[in-house]
Order: sequence, then structure tokens, then C-alpha cells
Amino acid sequence: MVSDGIDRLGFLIHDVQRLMRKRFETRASGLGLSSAQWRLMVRVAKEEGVTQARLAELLEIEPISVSRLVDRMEEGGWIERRADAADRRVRMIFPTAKASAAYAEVKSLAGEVYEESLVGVSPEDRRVLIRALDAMAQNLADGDTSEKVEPKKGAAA
Amino acid sequence: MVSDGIDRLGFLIHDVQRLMRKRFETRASGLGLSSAQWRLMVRVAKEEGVTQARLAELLEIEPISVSRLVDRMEEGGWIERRADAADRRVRMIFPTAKASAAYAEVKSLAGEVYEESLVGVSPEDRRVLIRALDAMAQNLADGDTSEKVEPKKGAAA
DNA sequence: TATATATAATAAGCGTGCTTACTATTCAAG
DNA sequence: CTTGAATAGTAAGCACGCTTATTATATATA
Repeated sequence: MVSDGIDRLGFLIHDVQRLMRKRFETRASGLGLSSAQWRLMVRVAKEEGVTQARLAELLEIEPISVSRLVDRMEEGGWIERRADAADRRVRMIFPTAKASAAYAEVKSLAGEVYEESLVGVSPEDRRVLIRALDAMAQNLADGDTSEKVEPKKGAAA
Repeated sequence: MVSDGIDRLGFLIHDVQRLMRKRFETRASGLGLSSAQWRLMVRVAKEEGVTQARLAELLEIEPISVSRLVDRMEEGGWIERRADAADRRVRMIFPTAKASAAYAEVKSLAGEVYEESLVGVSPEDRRVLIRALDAMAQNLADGDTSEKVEPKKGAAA
């Protein structure tokens, strides 16, 4: 079972993700943009005026995580919060001019990191890789059947 | 170039890593063992008495990160620090009986998560996946040749 | 011996995720 | 209108990574 290396899958994924993030952030450090902030920026660029709650859904992180991420990005001048006239609970998120200006640059920068990581991997293997990762993401998102499906409310525990 | 999906590579890796870690930690939550702690435990099991500095090398994290991880694992009763008679600077790390007892169980638990994530992926594609991830980890670890970019004031801020 | 450098571990404080708990607001029922 | 549930966002505090700086010890060298 050592030959297929499946037993190292978790470690491998972990390492690749960490190294890729690290390299991206080294490159983007001149801009002061982290990879988490970049992920959020991509969503905001595609859907200007999106609410924080919707961002939490899209990014699959908790609303509080969005809240604090948006705090720092607002401080950094990447996005701005605007009130919604119709619903005073919500904050709509818009990219700033600075964000729009940097978008293409950061995107190509991310592309460079992807290419560098894939040196020596054939086009065919790249397709298999993406397909396999897609399947894994799907499997892991779906098979969330272990527990915690029903959000119980008022009741105890 | 949308067809190959390379432009989603970073997001995919990120998602898979996050979902895999989440699922593992849900399963292992009964034991009170996080995935970071599990990674460290594997190393300690293979090399009892390893120093913290060596663990930092092996895990490719900073010594301070090891220090705090070891703090919590010591509190959790997974490992113990012992002084080295020859060099009073070092702390040698040993697994406790509790760790040794749980090792096989957690390992098979991790294996289950890997298998679940790979449902529908053919044996051949799994081999390609592992090979590609290995190559990526290698590329990202090696080509660490880029210098840090100076923070620009003009475009940013 | 005395000093300088290197190494092992830790401290302080930050970023990004989490859980739990809270406020403000909206909406549904009465 | 009043009450109660749901929703949007935030606060507090923890885990685990980081950078930078400090302490203790070991080792090399003048």
C-alpha cells in the first residue's frame, strides 16, 4: 500500500496547499493582499454589492470570519461597505478602484504560481489532477452525512 | 482555457485541504486530536525522543509553532518533554502510552477519510493524482528562488 | 579565560479560521 | 401593535500558522 501513496494523501494536500499559499503571499506581499483576501476579492469582483452573509456562503466560511476579513480589507482599502437602503441589517460589499486596478495583475500572478507548481506535469496529467481534485471536493462536500445536518434551535443542546 | 480548469487550481487545493481537515477533525474530535497534532504525532511515533527543532524541520513549520503545538499536546497527554542530559537546551519529545494506544486507530481513521474523498476516482487516476501532487510539492519547495518584492507606496496605499 | 556566534526553546503579537453568544433589524402571526 | 422567530453582522476567545525578539546554553575562537 505504500506504492500508491494514498496513505500520504492528507499530508501531500496539506503541503501543497501550504506551499502554494506561501508562494502566492510572497509574491503578493508588495500589494498587501493575503490569499484569503484574494479569494474574497474574486467573489466581490464577480458580484459587486454582495452581502457578507452571501460571501460566507460562497467562500464556505463562517459569517464572523467574513466580518473580520472584510474589516482588514476595508482598512487596506480593497473594498468598501455600503448600507442597503431596503434592509438596514445588511452591508453590501463593493471593490474599490484600487481593487479593480490590481485585479488582473493579481490574477496573472496566481496563474504564475500555478504554472510553476505544475512544471514537469504533462497536460494529460494536469487534466486528471483537476478532475480528481474536483471529485474530491465534491465527495467531501456531499458526504457530510456524519452528523450535524439538522441545525437544532431553541431546544436544549 | 477554462476547459482545463488550471485557473481554479489554487481554489481547488484550498477547498480540498480544508474539507479534508474538517472531516478528519470531526472524526477525531472524540479523541481531542487536531490534524496538526496528528501530523506531529506521526513524526514522534517514528522517531521517539526527537527534539523540537528537528520536528520543526520535519514538519516544515517554525520552531515557535512546534513549541505551542507541543504545549497543547503535552496538556492533552499525547506527548511528554524530557530533558537531554547531554544538552540542557533541548527537550526530547516522547509519545505517551495514550498516544501509542490511539495511533493505529487514528491512522485508520485518516485512511477512511482519504478513501471517502476518492470515491469515483479510478486507481489509475489516483496514481496520477499522487504523482502530480508529489511533483507540485517538489516544485514549490525547490523553486523558492523568488525574492520578496518591495512594498510599493505609489500604487498601493 | 573571555568574548562572540550559533542553536534550542519560548514570548509577544498578528492573520485567518473556528465556536458560542450577543445586538439590531426584519418578517410572520396574533 | 406586540410578540417571537429568523437573519445580518459583530464580539470574545481559542487553534495554528507566522514574524520578530529574548533567554539559556553550547561551541568556536582570540
